[in-house]
Amino acid sequence: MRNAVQTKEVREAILDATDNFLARYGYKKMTIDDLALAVGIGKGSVYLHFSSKEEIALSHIDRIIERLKRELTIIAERKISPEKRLHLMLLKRVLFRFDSVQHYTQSLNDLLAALRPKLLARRKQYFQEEAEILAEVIKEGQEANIFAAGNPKKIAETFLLATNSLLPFSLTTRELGEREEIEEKSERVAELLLSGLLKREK
Amino acid sequence: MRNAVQTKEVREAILDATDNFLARYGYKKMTIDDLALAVGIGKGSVYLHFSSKEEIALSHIDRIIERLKRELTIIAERKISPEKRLHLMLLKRVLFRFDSVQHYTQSLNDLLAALRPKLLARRKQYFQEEAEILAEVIKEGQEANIFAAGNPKKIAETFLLATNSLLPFSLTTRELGEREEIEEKSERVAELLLSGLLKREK
DNA sequence: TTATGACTATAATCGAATTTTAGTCAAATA
DNA sequence: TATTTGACTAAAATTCGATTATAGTCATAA
Repeated sequence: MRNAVQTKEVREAILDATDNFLARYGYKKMTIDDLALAVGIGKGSVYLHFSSKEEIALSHIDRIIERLKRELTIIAERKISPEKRLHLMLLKRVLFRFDSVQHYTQSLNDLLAALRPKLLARRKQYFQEEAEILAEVIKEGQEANIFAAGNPKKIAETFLLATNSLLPFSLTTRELGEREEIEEKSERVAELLLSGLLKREK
Repeated sequence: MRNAVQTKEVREAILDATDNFLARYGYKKMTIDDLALAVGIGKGSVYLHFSSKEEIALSHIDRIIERLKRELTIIAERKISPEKRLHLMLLKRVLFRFDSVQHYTQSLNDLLAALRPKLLARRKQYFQEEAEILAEVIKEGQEANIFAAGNPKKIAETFLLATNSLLPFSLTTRELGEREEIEEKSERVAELLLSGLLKREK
C-alpha cells in the first residue's frame, strides 16, 4: 500500500522537525502549529501520527536511542575479539550520548523536566536493551575462554552502571568538560573494567 | 579565649538548625528569621557567622562532606589489606551519599537548583579530596606488590568515576530504587574494578 | 565590644485579565 | 468513502500591577 509508506515518511518528517525545534528552541517553545507548518500538513494531521505532544517528544528520543542501539549492534557483530568489541562499545555509548547532549544543550533541561516521569520509566528499558547487546559479546568472550565466568547480563549491567557517570545527563554534565577529557576518562574506566573481566591466569 | 569556643558553638548550632530546616522544608522555605529563632539569637547575629544564606547552605554541605571524608579516612587507616580497605571505602562512599539523599528527599532538588553553579565548582574539589584519600591506599597496595602499577591518583579518580553513577544525585536517583539494590550494585562494580586493579599473575 | 531587631530594597507571590496552545471534530477535499 | 483540515474550545501559560515576604543592613542597645 503506497499509503503506509507515505504515512511513515510524514511521521519521520514530523520527528525531523521536532529534532530541529528541540535543538533550537526547546520543548516548551515548540508548538504543534510550528511542527505542522514546518512539515507542510494541517495541524489535525499531526494527530493522525501521534496522540500528543508528549508522545512526539518521547518518540523522538526513542529514535535517538534506536540509532545508538544500531551502532552498538554493528560493533557487536564485527570480526574482532570480544574484548576489543566491548571496549569500543563502551566508548561509543559514552561519546554518542555526549554528542547528543551537545546538540541539545539549550533544550535539554526543559525536555528532561517536562518528561521526567515518563523518561525514568523508559530509561530502565533502554538500559536493559543496551545491556542485552553487551551481554551477547560477553557471552562470546566467555565461550572463547577469554572472560571470567559469571552471568553475562549482570556483568553487562555492571559495565553500563560504571560508565553511566560519564554520560552527560546529570548534574555532572558541565563538570566533565571537553570531549577529549571524557574520551580519556572513558578509556580509563573501560580498561579497568575489562581488565577485571579478563581471566586471572596468565 | 572562651569567646572563640562560644562562636564556634553558635556556628554549629546554626548549621544544625539548617540541617533540620532543609530536611523538613527545603532551601527556599528556610528563612534566616527561622534559623535565628531556632538557635535563640537575633537575626543580625546570624550574619556575624555567615555572610549570606547561600554561604550557610554551602557550609552545611561542606560539613556533610567533611564527615564522609573523616569516615573514609578511618577505613583507610584500618589494619587490613589495601584491597579490602578500598572495597570498604567504595561502598561507604556510595551508601553514605545514598543515605544523605534519603534524608533530604524533599529539599534536594530545591537546594541543588538554587546552588547549582557554586556546587559544581565545589564538586571538583570534593572529588579531588576523596580521590586523595583513596590514592593513599592504592599506593600502599602497589608498594606491597598487590596492585598493578599506575598513577595512584589517576586510578583513584577512575574508581570514583565508575561508582559515581551509583550516587543518587542525578536523574537516576529514583531509578536506583531500594538501598539493598544499591548495595548489591555497588558490590558488583567494586569487585570488578578491584579485580581489574589486582596484579595479573596468580 | 558584641548582639540586636526595626528598617529597606528587592524578590517572591498572588490573582484577575489576557493570550497562547494542545487537542477535537464537523466540514471540506480528494 | 476515506483522508485531511483548520476553526473552535477548554485548559494552561503568561502578563502585570498590587501585595506580601524576606535577605541583608545598620543605628542603637546591652
